[in-house]
Amino acid sequence: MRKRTISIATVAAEAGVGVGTVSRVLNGSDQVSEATLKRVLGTIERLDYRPLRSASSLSKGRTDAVGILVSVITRPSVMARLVGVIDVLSDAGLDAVVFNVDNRAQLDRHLSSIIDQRRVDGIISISLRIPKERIARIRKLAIPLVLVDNSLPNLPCVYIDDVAGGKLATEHLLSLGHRRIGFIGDNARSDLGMSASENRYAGYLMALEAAGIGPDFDLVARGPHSSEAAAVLASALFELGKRRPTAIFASSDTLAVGVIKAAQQHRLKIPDDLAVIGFDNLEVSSILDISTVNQPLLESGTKGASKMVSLLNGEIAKPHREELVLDVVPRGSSLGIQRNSPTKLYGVVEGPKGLQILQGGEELVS
Amino acid sequence: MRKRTISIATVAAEAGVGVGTVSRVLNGSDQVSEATLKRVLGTIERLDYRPLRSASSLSKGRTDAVGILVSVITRPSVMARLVGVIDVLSDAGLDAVVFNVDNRAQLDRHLSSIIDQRRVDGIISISLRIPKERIARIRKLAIPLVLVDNSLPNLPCVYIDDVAGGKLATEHLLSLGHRRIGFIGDNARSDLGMSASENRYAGYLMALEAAGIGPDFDLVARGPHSSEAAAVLASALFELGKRRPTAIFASSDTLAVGVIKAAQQHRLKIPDDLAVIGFDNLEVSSILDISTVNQPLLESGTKGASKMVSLLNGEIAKPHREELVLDVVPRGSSLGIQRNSPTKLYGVVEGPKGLQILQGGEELVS
DNA sequence: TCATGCCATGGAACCGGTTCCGAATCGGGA
DNA sequence: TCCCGATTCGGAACCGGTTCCATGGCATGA
Repeated sequence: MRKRTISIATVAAEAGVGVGTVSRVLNGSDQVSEATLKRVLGTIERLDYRPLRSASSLSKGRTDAVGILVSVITRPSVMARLVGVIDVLSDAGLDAVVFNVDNRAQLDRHLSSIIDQRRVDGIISISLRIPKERIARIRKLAIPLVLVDNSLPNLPCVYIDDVAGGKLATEHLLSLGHRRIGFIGDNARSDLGMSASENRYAGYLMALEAAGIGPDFDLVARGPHSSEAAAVLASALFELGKRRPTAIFASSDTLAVGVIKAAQQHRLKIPDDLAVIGFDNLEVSSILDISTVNQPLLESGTKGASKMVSLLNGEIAKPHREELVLDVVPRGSSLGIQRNSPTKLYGVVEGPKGLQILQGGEELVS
Repeated sequence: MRKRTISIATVAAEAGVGVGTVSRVLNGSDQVSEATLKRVLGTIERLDYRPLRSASSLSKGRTDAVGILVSVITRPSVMARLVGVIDVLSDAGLDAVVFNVDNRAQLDRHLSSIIDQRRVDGIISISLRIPKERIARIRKLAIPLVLVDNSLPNLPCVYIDDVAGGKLATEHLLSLGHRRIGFIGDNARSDLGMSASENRYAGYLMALEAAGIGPDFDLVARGPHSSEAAAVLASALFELGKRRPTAIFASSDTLAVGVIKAAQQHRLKIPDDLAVIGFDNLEVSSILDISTVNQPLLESGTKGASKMVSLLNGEIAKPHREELVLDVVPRGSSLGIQRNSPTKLYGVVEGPKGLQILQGGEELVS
């Protein structure tokens, strides 16, 4: 027992070579002869040596980690993006350091610690707007920054057009003959720049206006991002009696679920008495047969992370700014047509202890 | 322009002190006189100097980061735990490095890279079982390891008794007079050690046996963890005709949603024709009025992370092993009693552009 | 006045890799 | 045989902090 920790020097001594050579072996340099390569690798194996991350970070000047700024992770839509980001980073050998942001002060704190201490090589912001002065600083330090579900000029980003999405949803309801269309959305989180709901609302207004319908603020309601809140707001709209909406556009599927629930409690038949469309195409909207606007959530994460990987490799992010496509997914909550049973997607077999759907089928579920 | 990066040496020179003194200032040592403290702080401020994380990691021998191993993040239950973990770590000034694990090989790869390269100071495993040989290695290297939603002897962990939970759920249905009780669960992921569903199944069998009811494997079904799959499986059970179950215990709320949906398609009235109970008490079960077994998800994360923080501070994790309590939340899907409208939780007010629930109300939603 | 001791401080050594420069070795052509 | 260039290699310097030890100054007590 000579030394506590085995370092690169230990390996070098043991293998009878210099530390430089060991380092070259570790980094796959081709400046090493076959014979010494084998010998060094053997020694590494024998000593069970692994280079220390923080040491190589220091001398290389990079951390091989990427910071991910994200808010309200619990929302399924945010989650999906996050998973996309993490998976791509992980495949590229980069650590994903997640920072959960609840308010503006926290955002600032995290940003300054991330940026100043250089604890990560790059930053991916999911849905959050980074304050201008921070962006300036990030630029000056040449730290790559990628925006997911967000867009700013001259920055690599992956985003959707929420205004267009809101229009699509509203047009869908208009095309079904609805004239009194309500809107239920989030409270704006302007401090964090999360404005998807408000943008979708803007699209809603535009679609109405294009159809020659003026805004009726009695049909508009906003609250926290939860089904419960949406149910309460929807109930309030239903109590307008004759003036109640015949259709509702909920700015997310989570809210749409609440609307559906409230409608059931008010004995409104869907879609005859009330048509509903949501946004995001979450799994819950599929199972509850809710019409929605599909956006590629996971893809926004993977594409954003891919851009980051490119940037860190010194390449240019291929499509620098990328807008993902949206499309309406009409389902029973607006059309009323019973959609096909999902049975065919799965093969149910008899197992030894009950029915069974084989795991492979899991891939069929998005 | 003298030096590219401002290091501790720059600050020392500029302030006319030694590097040691600057370091002491940075680390809040009390071995510094008031006068020099002020001077050094002033210089730091003026130069806008921040210590480099990787350099201090190297010399301190720790990274101030914690690795989080987690699988299928997209499940709301996993999500909630993860958020709890991240928030507590963040408050303690620790980075949360998230590793998403899809299969056994990936788990091994991540573990070896985490452990060998010492890229983190501690490891928190959410729901995943760490292979024995890895545990041995982790122990030998004295890397703190905390298990969340998992339990192993002699390791700090936060867990629930899934078997007892399965019993609770089944007993609830038995107490309502049901005798033909079905079970719908996940496919076991034995490779990752995610056995919650199977444990709940064991509890289900125990409760039945205690009630003098033998197992009927025709009423048991397993599939992927999705509402869609659960709907398919439930449909299959409903087609048993007279022999169909009058109640179903779904091993998670996500599956329960699928069961409810399938029941509606089969024109079964809930709970008269079919009673349903789920597990986890997710938000969706509340809005859809599904009975469930509540487990403190967020809390499991915060408690686990707190243990980690203690361990990293050299303290002993207070309750070394901690079992969280479960309780049945009876709702309409089994009792049939219309639960109170959630209206009272929220104050709806008239805003300038539509109805409004003030953001403060968000706290009322779990 | 001098010894004692504490406190503040400077700075060398160190953490464990990477990199670059100079040296050694080797092969091939003249 | 000698020279030249290419290839391989050793190791010092370096990355930017932390820590420990030696030193100097000051106050206290005898």
